[in-house]
Amino acid sequence: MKAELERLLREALRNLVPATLPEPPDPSQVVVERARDPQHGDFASNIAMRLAKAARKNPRELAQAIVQALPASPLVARAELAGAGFINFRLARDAWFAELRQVATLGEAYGRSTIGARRKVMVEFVSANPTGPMHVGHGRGAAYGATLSNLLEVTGHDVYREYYINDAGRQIDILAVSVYLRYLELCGEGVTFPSNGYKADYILPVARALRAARGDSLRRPGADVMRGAPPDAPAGDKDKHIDGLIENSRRLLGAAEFDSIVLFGRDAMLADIRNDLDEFRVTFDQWYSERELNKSGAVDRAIDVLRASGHMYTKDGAEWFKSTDYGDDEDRVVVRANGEKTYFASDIAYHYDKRQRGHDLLIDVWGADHHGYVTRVRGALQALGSPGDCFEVTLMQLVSLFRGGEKLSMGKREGNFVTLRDLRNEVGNDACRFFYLMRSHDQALDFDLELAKSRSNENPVYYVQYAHARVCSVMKELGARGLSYDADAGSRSLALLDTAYEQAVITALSKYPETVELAALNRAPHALVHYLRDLANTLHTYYNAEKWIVEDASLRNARVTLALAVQQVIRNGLEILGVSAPESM
RNA sequence: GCGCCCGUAGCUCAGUUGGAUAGAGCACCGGCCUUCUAAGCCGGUGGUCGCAGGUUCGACUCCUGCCGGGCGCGCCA
Repeated sequence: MKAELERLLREALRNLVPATLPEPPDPSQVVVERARDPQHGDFASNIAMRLAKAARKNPRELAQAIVQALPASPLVARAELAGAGFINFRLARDAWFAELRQVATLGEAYGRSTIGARRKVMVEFVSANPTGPMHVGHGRGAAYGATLSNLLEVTGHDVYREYYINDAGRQIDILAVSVYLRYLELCGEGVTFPSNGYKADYILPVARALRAARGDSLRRPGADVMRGAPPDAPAGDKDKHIDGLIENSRRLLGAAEFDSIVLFGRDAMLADIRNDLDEFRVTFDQWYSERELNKSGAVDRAIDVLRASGHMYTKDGAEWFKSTDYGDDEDRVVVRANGEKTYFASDIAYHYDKRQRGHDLLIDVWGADHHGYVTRVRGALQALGSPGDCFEVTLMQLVSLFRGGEKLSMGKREGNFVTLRDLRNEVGNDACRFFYLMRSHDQALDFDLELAKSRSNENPVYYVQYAHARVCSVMKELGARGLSYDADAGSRSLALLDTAYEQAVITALSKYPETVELAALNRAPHALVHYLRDLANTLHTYYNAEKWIVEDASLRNARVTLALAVQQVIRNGLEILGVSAPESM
């Protein structure tokens, strides 16, 4: 509806050139919006006010000219000038019924569009380090990324979902050494555990599995592993201590054996993460390994390109990328003085690689604490020949859990951090996804466990699901009473839907395509959540106000058609959110 | 100190990219079940949109400066 009105407006504006307007305006300027106040009709446009200055006309005069230039359309019952220069549209009654028929005809395709023009978009999200289970913060990124991907897909983008596995570098070595020390303990070796190793419960089963797989073949004297490592904190430097342990382990076992432990640990963590995400209905087209990226030589190649194009220089023995050329506060080290590449080097190569794989738009979903990296990664992409706007980052603000008004502290150190799995088990997948998506991504999220769990009318998840179930229930009742529903007859008798309640429902329905479009463009899944809540409200209101199962077959068919359309749209919306649409509750 | 995010009803948050009289949920008060699920509906109370300037026909929205809260600012990953 909106798109059709905008098309009409553009045509009217073209008709006014050159007599009234010097040239047709940028099509993106020509928009209609839903009128907030019913007194103002159904849709409104402010185009006359926006063009008034350039046209050297007063807004009301221009609006009047536009109204007169509007081509006739069965969609529009009336278009009129209002206020300071608004053009208000009131739609023909049949236009609403036509939209309602669209829902019935298109079914699950209702709300899909082609505005994405098959543009290739890669959404990279979660990408949690494979060094432990996912926590509630990762969960928010997972729900967001999965839903954004769905939104982009239904709006006609060619979406590719990817998880970047940070399985190179020190962190994964620390995981390996943590597993190895536990393994040695199981073998009966005396070792003391480093204070900044991973000592949470999840390491032990991995160590057991390693022992089951390899027996005692990796056993080396604990004293040898510990020997020579600089003292642990607080007396010494705990980073140096654990680095010493990594070094010793690698030397005693040989690089190949040590790597096998790294991979063993990584795969165990990844299996857990993957299982967690599967259960959360979050899937990926690819799990992309940083380790493989390094091995392939892609990192060196990317750095070479930067060197060749003069974007790198050497200072203090290290090699720097001139990110200040692209708006960064300072230049960034890519190759350290000791010859090792930084994490940023991998990031450069990884994003370069995404582009080379043919993705037009790269959307990364990151934790807000990484915001400082956006500029340098974009800068690197630009230095490597990509436009700056091919790279977008959505920063997810913090998640805090509340239980009975009390904020839960979630320090890993205190050992009481809540995993995503714990959260899902406690509140359920549906409530979990819904709550994660209720708030804008740039708003810190207070996640109320009691509310998410409650099976009461306070809980917004059930409110929407109930609307869906309610329609199912009516259909069952219809059958129980031996009454039939005729979809074709219903479609022909829609004109009987003439109450204010019915108009409100149809209006709400018709907003679905716009909502999906806007949610996708603004990377704002929460807009869809709010919409579904509103739609559910109009349905519940209608249900309480009027009987759907009535004697008159024509009216009954019309009303049930309307109810089924709402059910369809709720199902479509919940599908995008990754929330189930239950038949009964 | 610098950068990013946030500040809207008692609480948690929306606000259609600058539009017409600022909205919803929860909480609180009052109504609606012999009826297709009351996990529902209706009504009411509640606002100096952090503060001060600026931009213009028009500002919660854009700009500048403050105030308050959060997060970041490694040759770590």
